[in-house]
Amino acid sequence: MNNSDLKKAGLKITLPRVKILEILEKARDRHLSAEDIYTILNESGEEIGLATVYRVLTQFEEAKLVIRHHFSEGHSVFELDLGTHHDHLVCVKCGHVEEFVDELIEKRQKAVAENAGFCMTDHSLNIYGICKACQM
Amino acid sequence: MNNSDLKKAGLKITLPRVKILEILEKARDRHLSAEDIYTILNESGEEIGLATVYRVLTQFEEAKLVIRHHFSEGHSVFELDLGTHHDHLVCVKCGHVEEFVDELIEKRQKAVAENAGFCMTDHSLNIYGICKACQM
DNA sequence: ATTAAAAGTGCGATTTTTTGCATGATTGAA
DNA sequence: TTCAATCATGCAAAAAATCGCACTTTTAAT
Repeated sequence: MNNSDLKKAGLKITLPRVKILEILEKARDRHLSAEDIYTILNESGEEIGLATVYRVLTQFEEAKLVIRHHFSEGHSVFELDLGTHHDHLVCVKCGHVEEFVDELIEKRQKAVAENAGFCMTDHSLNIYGICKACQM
Repeated sequence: MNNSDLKKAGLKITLPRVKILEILEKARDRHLSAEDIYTILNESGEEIGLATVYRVLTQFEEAKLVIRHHFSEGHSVFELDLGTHHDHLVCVKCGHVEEFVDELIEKRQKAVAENAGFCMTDHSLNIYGICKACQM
Protein backbone atom coordinates (compact mmCIF):
# COMPACT_ATOMS: atom_id res chain seq x y z
CA MET A 1 0.00 0.00 0.00
CA ASN A 2 1.78 3.13 -1.16
CA ASN A 3 1.58 6.40 -3.06
CA SER A 4 0.73 4.80 -6.35
CA ASP A 5 -2.34 3.25 -4.73
CA LEU A 6 -3.44 6.74 -3.81
CA LYS A 7 -2.95 7.87 -7.37
CA LYS A 8 -4.91 4.92 -8.73
CA ALA A 9 -7.77 5.89 -6.46
CA GLY A 10 -7.80 9.39 -7.92
CA LEU A 11 -6.47 10.92 -4.71
CA LYS A 12 -3.66 13.42 -4.65
CA ILE A 13 -0.54 12.54 -2.77
CA THR A 14 -0.52 14.73 0.28
CA LEU A 15 1.26 14.63 3.59
CA PRO A 16 -1.79 13.72 5.68
CA ARG A 17 -2.69 10.82 3.39
CA VAL A 18 0.82 9.43 3.21
CA LYS A 19 1.27 9.65 6.98
CA ILE A 20 -2.06 8.03 7.69
CA LEU A 21 -1.30 5.17 5.32
CA GLU A 22 2.04 4.67 7.05
CA ILE A 23 0.40 4.53 10.44
CA LEU A 24 -2.11 1.95 9.24
CA GLU A 25 0.73 -0.12 7.74
CA LYS A 26 2.50 -0.21 11.08
CA ALA A 27 -0.58 -1.27 13.02
CA ARG A 28 -1.77 -4.30 11.15
CA ASP A 29 -2.45 -6.28 14.31
CA ARG A 30 -4.46 -3.57 15.99
CA HIS A 31 -7.26 -1.73 14.27
CA LEU A 32 -7.21 1.99 14.86
CA SER A 33 -9.90 4.59 15.35
CA ALA A 34 -9.74 8.07 13.86
CA GLU A 35 -8.89 9.41 17.28
CA ASP A 36 -6.06 6.87 17.68
CA ILE A 37 -4.55 7.96 14.40
CA TYR A 38 -4.88 11.62 15.30
CA THR A 39 -3.06 11.00 18.58
CA ILE A 40 -0.24 9.13 16.86
CA LEU A 41 0.13 11.96 14.34
CA ASN A 42 0.31 14.56 17.08
CA GLU A 43 2.85 12.59 19.06
CA SER A 44 5.10 12.37 16.04
CA GLY A 45 4.86 16.12 15.63
CA GLU A 46 2.54 16.30 12.62
CA GLU A 47 0.12 19.21 12.62
CA ILE A 48 -2.81 17.47 11.00
CA GLY A 49 -6.35 18.32 12.01
CA LEU A 50 -8.75 15.76 13.39
CA ALA A 51 -11.28 16.69 10.70
CA THR A 52 -8.73 15.77 8.06
CA VAL A 53 -8.17 12.39 9.65
CA TYR A 54 -11.88 11.60 9.56
CA ARG A 55 -12.14 12.86 6.00
CA VAL A 56 -9.13 10.94 4.76
CA LEU A 57 -10.32 7.72 6.35
CA THR A 58 -13.72 8.08 4.73
CA GLN A 59 -12.08 8.70 1.36
CA PHE A 60 -9.83 5.70 1.85
CA GLU A 61 -12.88 3.62 2.63
CA GLU A 62 -14.62 4.76 -0.56
CA ALA A 63 -11.45 4.05 -2.52
CA LYS A 64 -11.29 0.59 -0.96
CA LEU A 65 -7.89 1.26 0.53
CA VAL A 66 -9.18 0.61 4.03
CA ILE A 67 -12.05 -1.28 5.60
CA ARG A 68 -14.17 0.32 8.28
CA HIS A 69 -15.33 -1.97 11.06
CA HIS A 70 -18.05 -1.41 13.60
CA PHE A 71 -16.90 -3.45 16.54
CA SER A 72 -18.92 -3.38 19.72
CA GLU A 73 -16.94 -0.53 21.27
CA GLY A 74 -19.10 1.97 19.44
CA HIS A 75 -16.78 4.01 17.26
CA SER A 76 -15.42 2.87 13.91
CA VAL A 77 -11.99 1.31 13.53
CA PHE A 78 -10.00 0.93 10.37
CA GLU A 79 -7.60 -1.52 8.80
CA LEU A 80 -5.80 -1.60 5.45
CA ASP A 81 -7.78 -3.42 2.79
CA LEU A 82 -5.39 -5.99 1.41
CA GLY A 83 -8.09 -7.53 -0.69
CA THR A 84 -8.30 -10.78 1.18
CA HIS A 85 -11.63 -11.27 2.88
CA HIS A 86 -11.51 -12.34 6.49
CA ASP A 87 -13.48 -12.23 9.69
CA HIS A 88 -12.31 -11.07 13.10
CA LEU A 89 -11.56 -12.24 16.59
CA VAL A 90 -11.54 -9.16 18.80
CA CYS A 91 -10.17 -9.06 22.33
CA VAL A 92 -12.55 -7.03 24.46
CA LYS A 93 -9.80 -6.28 26.97
CA CYS A 94 -6.84 -5.10 24.93
CA GLY A 95 -8.32 -4.48 21.50
CA HIS A 96 -6.07 -7.02 19.85
CA VAL A 97 -7.50 -8.28 16.59
CA GLU A 98 -6.90 -11.59 14.90
CA GLU A 99 -8.13 -12.46 11.47
CA PHE A 100 -9.48 -15.76 10.29
CA VAL A 101 -11.26 -17.36 7.40
CA ASP A 102 -13.37 -20.45 7.71
CA GLU A 103 -14.54 -21.83 4.42
CA LEU A 104 -17.33 -23.79 6.00
CA ILE A 105 -18.78 -20.67 7.59
CA GLU A 106 -18.44 -18.77 4.33
CA LYS A 107 -20.32 -21.46 2.51
CA ARG A 108 -23.11 -21.64 5.04
CA GLN A 109 -23.53 -17.85 4.96
CA LYS A 110 -24.10 -17.96 1.24
CA ALA A 111 -26.65 -20.71 1.74
CA VAL A 112 -28.48 -18.80 4.47
CA ALA A 113 -28.72 -15.66 2.32
CA GLU A 114 -29.95 -17.67 -0.64
CA ASN A 115 -32.61 -19.43 1.38
CA ALA A 116 -33.94 -16.10 2.60
CA GLY A 117 -34.06 -14.71 -0.91
CA PHE A 118 -31.36 -12.15 -0.15
CA CYS A 119 -28.85 -11.11 -2.76
CA MET A 120 -25.80 -10.95 -0.51
CA THR A 121 -23.53 -7.93 -0.97
CA ASP A 122 -21.39 -8.22 2.12
CA HIS A 123 -21.12 -9.84 5.48
CA SER A 124 -19.25 -9.39 8.73
CA LEU A 125 -18.56 -11.83 11.49
CA ASN A 126 -16.94 -10.76 14.72
CA ILE A 127 -16.13 -13.06 17.58
CA TYR A 128 -15.55 -11.21 20.84
CA GLY A 129 -13.65 -12.65 23.76
CA ILE A 130 -10.54 -12.54 25.90
CA CYS A 131 -7.35 -13.24 23.99
CA LYS A 132 -4.67 -15.65 25.11
CA ALA A 133 -2.41 -12.92 26.50
CA CYS A 134 -5.19 -11.27 28.50
CA GLN A 135 -6.23 -14.53 30.13
CA MET A 136 -2.95 -14.82 32.02
CA MET B 1 -41.83 -7.68 27.43
CA ASN B 2 -43.74 -5.52 29.91
CA ASN B 3 -43.63 -3.50 33.09
CA SER B 4 -42.77 -6.43 35.28
CA ASP B 5 -39.66 -6.97 33.21
CA LEU B 6 -38.64 -3.42 34.03
CA LYS B 7 -39.19 -4.11 37.69
CA LYS B 8 -37.16 -7.30 37.56
CA ALA B 9 -34.30 -5.32 36.07
CA GLY B 10 -34.40 -2.91 39.00
CA LEU B 11 -35.75 -0.10 36.82
CA LYS B 12 -38.65 2.06 37.88
CA ILE B 13 -41.72 2.10 35.75
CA THR B 14 -41.79 5.47 34.08
CA LEU B 15 -43.53 6.88 31.07
CA PRO B 16 -40.44 7.11 28.86
CA ARG B 17 -39.46 3.53 29.56
CA VAL B 18 -42.93 2.12 29.00
CA LYS B 19 -43.37 4.06 25.77
CA ILE B 20 -39.98 3.03 24.44
CA LEU B 21 -40.67 -0.61 25.20
CA GLU B 22 -44.00 -0.34 23.38
CA ILE B 23 -42.32 1.14 20.34
CA LEU B 24 -39.75 -1.64 20.26
CA GLU B 25 -42.53 -4.22 20.58
CA LYS B 26 -44.27 -2.83 17.54
CA ALA B 27 -41.14 -2.80 15.40
CA ARG B 28 -39.87 -6.32 15.68
CA ASP B 29 -39.11 -6.61 11.98
CA ARG B 30 -37.19 -3.36 11.77
CA HIS B 31 -34.46 -2.44 14.21
CA LEU B 32 -34.64 1.14 15.40
CA SER B 33 -32.04 3.74 16.21
CA ALA B 34 -32.30 6.14 19.16
CA GLU B 35 -33.18 8.90 16.74
CA ASP B 36 -35.92 6.75 15.15
CA ILE B 37 -37.48 6.16 18.53
CA TYR B 38 -37.24 9.83 19.44
CA THR B 39 -39.04 10.76 16.22
CA ILE B 40 -41.81 8.23 16.83
CA LEU B 41 -42.27 9.56 20.37
CA ASN B 42 -42.50 13.14 19.16
CA GLU B 43 -44.98 12.25 16.44
CA SER B 44 -47.25 10.60 18.98
CA GLY B 45 -47.10 13.74 21.11
CA GLU B 46 -44.81 12.55 23.89
CA GLU B 47 -42.45 15.18 25.29
CA ILE B 48 -39.48 12.96 25.93
CA GLY B 49 -35.95 14.27 25.47
CA LEU B 50 -33.46 12.70 23.12
CA ALA B 51 -30.99 12.34 25.97
CA THR B 52 -33.53 10.24 27.83
CA VAL B 53 -33.99 7.98 24.85
CA TYR B 54 -30.25 7.34 24.63
CA ARG B 55 -30.05 6.81 28.37
CA VAL B 56 -33.00 4.46 28.54
CA LEU B 57 -31.71 2.38 25.65
CA THR B 58 -28.33 2.03 27.31
CA GLN B 59 -30.02 0.98 30.56
CA PHE B 60 -32.16 -1.52 28.68
CA GLU B 61 -29.04 -2.91 27.10
CA GLU B 62 -27.36 -3.32 30.48
CA ALA B 63 -30.50 -4.94 31.83
CA LYS B 64 -30.54 -7.30 28.86
CA LEU B 65 -33.95 -6.10 27.79
CA VAL B 66 -32.63 -5.03 24.41
CA ILE B 67 -29.69 -5.90 22.22
CA ARG B 68 -27.62 -3.19 20.60
CA HIS B 69 -26.39 -3.89 17.11
CA HIS B 70 -23.70 -2.13 15.14
CA PHE B 71 -24.81 -2.60 11.57
CA SER B 72 -22.83 -0.99 8.81
CA GLU B 73 -24.93 2.18 8.72
CA GLY B 74 -22.82 3.59 11.51
CA HIS B 75 -25.18 4.33 14.38
CA SER B 76 -26.47 1.71 16.79
CA VAL B 77 -29.84 0.06 16.36
CA PHE B 78 -31.84 -1.80 18.97
CA GLU B 79 -34.14 -4.77 19.20
CA LEU B 80 -35.93 -6.44 22.08
CA ASP B 81 -33.91 -9.21 23.65
CA LEU B 82 -36.20 -12.20 23.66
CA GLY B 83 -33.44 -14.42 24.94
CA THR B 84 -33.01 -16.47 21.82
CA HIS B 85 -29.65 -15.93 20.18
CA HIS B 86 -29.72 -15.27 16.47
CA ASP B 87 -27.77 -13.61 13.70
CA HIS B 88 -29.04 -11.11 11.15
CA LEU B 89 -29.76 -10.64 7.50
CA VAL B 90 -29.96 -6.90 6.91
CA CYS B 91 -31.38 -5.30 3.79
CA VAL B 92 -29.12 -2.41 2.83
CA LYS B 93 -31.96 -0.76 0.89
CA CYS B 94 -34.96 -0.77 3.20
CA GLY B 95 -33.44 -1.67 6.55
CA HIS B 96 -35.56 -4.79 6.86
CA VAL B 97 -34.02 -7.29 9.24
CA GLU B 98 -34.44 -11.05 9.23
CA GLU B 99 -33.13 -13.31 11.92
CA PHE B 100 -31.59 -16.71 11.52
CA VAL B 101 -29.71 -19.35 13.42
CA ASP B 102 -27.39 -21.83 11.81
CA GLU B 103 -26.13 -24.48 14.17
CA LEU B 104 -23.22 -25.36 11.92
CA ILE B 105 -21.98 -21.77 11.90
CA GLU B 106 -22.41 -21.55 15.67
CA LYS B 107 -20.36 -24.66 16.12
CA ARG B 108 -17.57 -23.52 13.80
CA GLN B 109 -17.37 -20.16 15.57
CA LYS B 110 -16.75 -21.87 18.86
CA ALA B 111 -14.06 -23.97 17.23
CA VAL B 112 -12.38 -20.95 15.66
CA ALA B 113 -12.27 -19.11 18.99
CA GLU B 114 -10.90 -22.14 20.75
CA ASN B 115 -8.16 -22.69 18.19
CA ALA B 116 -7.04 -19.09 18.59
CA GLY B 117 -6.95 -19.41 22.38
CA PHE B 118 -9.80 -16.92 22.79
CA CYS B 119 -12.32 -17.28 25.58
CA MET B 120 -15.40 -16.30 23.58
CA THR B 121 -17.80 -13.92 25.30
CA ASP B 122 -19.97 -12.94 22.38
CA HIS B 123 -20.22 -12.93 18.63
CA SER B 124 -22.13 -11.18 15.92
CA LEU B 125 -22.72 -12.17 12.35
CA ASN B 126 -24.45 -9.86 9.92
CA ILE B 127 -25.17 -10.68 6.33
CA TYR B 128 -25.88 -7.60 4.21
CA GLY B 129 -27.76 -7.69 0.94
CA ILE B 130 -30.89 -6.80 -0.96
CA CYS B 131 -34.00 -8.45 0.40
CA LYS B 132 -36.57 -10.24 -1.70
CA ALA B 133 -38.99 -7.30 -1.75
CA CYS B 134 -36.31 -4.77 -2.77
CA GLN B 135 -35.13 -6.91 -5.69
CA MET B 136 -38.42 -6.49 -7.55
C1' DA C 1 -53.14 8.84 51.76
C1' DT C 2 -48.60 10.65 53.26
C1' DT C 3 -43.99 10.98 52.87
C1' DA C 4 -38.91 10.36 52.72
C1' DA C 5 -35.38 7.97 50.03
C1' DA C 6 -33.95 6.65 45.77
C1' DA C 7 -33.97 6.90 41.09
C1' DG C 8 -35.29 9.23 36.63
C1' DT C 9 -35.96 13.21 33.66
C1' DG C 10 -35.20 17.36 31.09
C1' DC C 11 -32.36 20.93 30.08
C1' DG C 12 -28.16 22.74 28.80
C1' DA C 13 -23.26 21.88 28.46
C1' DT C 14 -19.76 18.70 26.61
C1' DT C 15 -17.70 15.44 23.75
C1' DT C 16 -17.42 13.14 19.35
C1' DT C 17 -17.89 13.21 14.45
C1' DT C 18 -19.02 15.69 10.24
C1' DT C 19 -19.51 19.68 7.12
C1' DG C 20 -18.79 24.45 4.76
C1' DC C 21 -15.82 27.62 3.27
C1' DA C 22 -11.67 30.35 2.47
C1' DT C 23 -6.91 29.46 1.84
C1' DG C 24 -3.16 26.61 0.25
C1' DA C 25 -1.00 22.55 -2.17
C1' DT C 26 -0.69 19.26 -6.09
C1' DT C 27 -0.91 18.14 -10.80
C1' DG C 28 -0.27 18.00 -15.74
C1' DA C 29 0.09 20.96 -19.82
C1' DA C 30 2.55 24.40 -21.89
C1' DT D 1 9.66 25.80 -14.54
C1' DT D 2 5.52 28.25 -14.60
C1' DC D 3 0.71 28.41 -14.32
C1' DA D 4 -4.19 27.50 -14.13
C1' DA D 5 -7.41 24.14 -12.68
C1' DT D 6 -8.51 21.19 -9.41
C1' DC D 7 -8.47 19.11 -5.27
C1' DA D 8 -7.10 19.21 0.03
C1' DT D 9 -6.58 21.25 4.28
C1' DG D 10 -7.48 23.78 8.51
C1' DC D 11 -10.49 26.27 11.01
C1' DA D 12 -14.76 27.16 12.88
C1' DA D 13 -19.48 25.92 12.96
C1' DA D 14 -22.95 22.19 12.89
C1' DA D 15 -24.84 17.55 13.97
C1' DA D 16 -24.92 13.55 16.65
C1' DA D 17 -24.34 11.32 20.99
C1' DT D 18 -23.43 11.72 25.92
C1' DC D 19 -23.06 13.70 30.54
C1' DG D 20 -23.96 16.70 34.86
C1' DC D 21 -27.02 18.74 37.72
C1' DA D 22 -31.32 20.66 39.65
C1' DC D 23 -35.84 19.29 39.85
C1' DT D 24 -39.67 15.47 39.56
C1' DT D 25 -41.52 11.19 39.94
C1' DT D 26 -41.75 6.58 41.69
C1' DT D 27 -41.70 3.47 45.37
C1' DA D 28 -42.88 1.18 49.47
C1' DA D 29 -43.17 1.83 54.40
C1' DT D 30 -46.04 4.02 57.33
